[in-house]
Amino acid sequence: MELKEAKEKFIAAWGAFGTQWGINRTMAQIHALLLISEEPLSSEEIMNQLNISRGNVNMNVRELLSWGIVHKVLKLGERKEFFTAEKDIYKTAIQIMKERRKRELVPVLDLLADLEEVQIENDASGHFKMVMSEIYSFGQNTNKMLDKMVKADEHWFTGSLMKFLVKR
Amino acid sequence: MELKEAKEKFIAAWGAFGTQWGINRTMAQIHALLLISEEPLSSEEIMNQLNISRGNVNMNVRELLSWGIVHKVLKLGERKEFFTAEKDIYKTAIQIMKERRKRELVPVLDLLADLEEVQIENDASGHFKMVMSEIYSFGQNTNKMLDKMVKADEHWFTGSLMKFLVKR
DNA sequence: TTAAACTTTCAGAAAATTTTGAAAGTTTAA
DNA sequence: TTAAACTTTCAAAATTTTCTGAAAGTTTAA
Repeated sequence: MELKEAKEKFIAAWGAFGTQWGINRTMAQIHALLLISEEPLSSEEIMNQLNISRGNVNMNVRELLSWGIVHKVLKLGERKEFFTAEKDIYKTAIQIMKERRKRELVPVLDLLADLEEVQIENDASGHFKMVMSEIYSFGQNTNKMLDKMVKADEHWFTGSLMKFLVKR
Repeated sequence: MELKEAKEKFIAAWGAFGTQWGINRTMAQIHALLLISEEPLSSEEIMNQLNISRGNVNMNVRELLSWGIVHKVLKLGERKEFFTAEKDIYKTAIQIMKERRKRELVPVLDLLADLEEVQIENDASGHFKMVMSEIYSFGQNTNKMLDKMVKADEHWFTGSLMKFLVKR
């Protein structure tokens, strides 16, 4: 396989997977492109390589920055901003966990805490409370687990946690 | 808070979260409704409670069945099919992990295995191969980890794994 | 059989999301 | 200053996803 062909395959596939993972195609493609680009790229270069508009690049790069998996790079003597993806895949994974925890898990826990205040009126509300409290306690455990993972040193994944999980 | 109000809040919220989790609103709402319904519900009842069409119910219930987190229930002496959600939230979580592993992780690993076959032509392809192999090895580790989780007894989450993750 | 009860399908409509590109805004060099 | 280089915004257009509901298909009881 040629390098160019392989790169194109990777970008296309990462984009398609992205939509399954709940992020949009272009955002995933930009991420893929930056991952395989050794040097940081400018908006212009991203536009050209992926054949997308300036606005689209701007919007999705900002989103990737907000996820903390793409960084802004300033080159000496250049006006333009350049962008590069975090190349350490473990750091990237941790960063994504962190963000998803914040954006998705925490709001669910807040909701469940609220809903547990429902009055027990009859058997039906007994069932409801039980479901809420099961989900809540599961969510709290997951939350704690993610917290440990995120706070652990950056090589937790290859360290004792990974050994515990994989080797036993 | 009234039970009815709390139920509506839960269904609405679960639906909204669902879209963030990468599944569609209605599918998540049906799941929420079935979770808090003590008795299995028919398509008719789901239609009425969520104000959605017959086709929509059929499609999304089938999807939930294919995820293995909703089950078909036949009542003696009834023609209709009824549906109920898996109430054990740990089982549900494991089932979702299993499916996501199959649908999302395995295809990525297959792709990466392919792409690692790219020829080393120059420094640029060296970088590409390195990124591919890092992602591949991360994916394999994740895969093994999920495999252990899925194969562990159904209370892994509250058992030694959870203790290891949370208590240390 | 047959017809009522129920489930599935799917083309078109509706809704939601994503993308474009031109205009407005900002920064910097001279 | 100012004007070129660059970034951001956002309304409208394009695309994708989801939903509807009527028609077709299937199952069951009698």
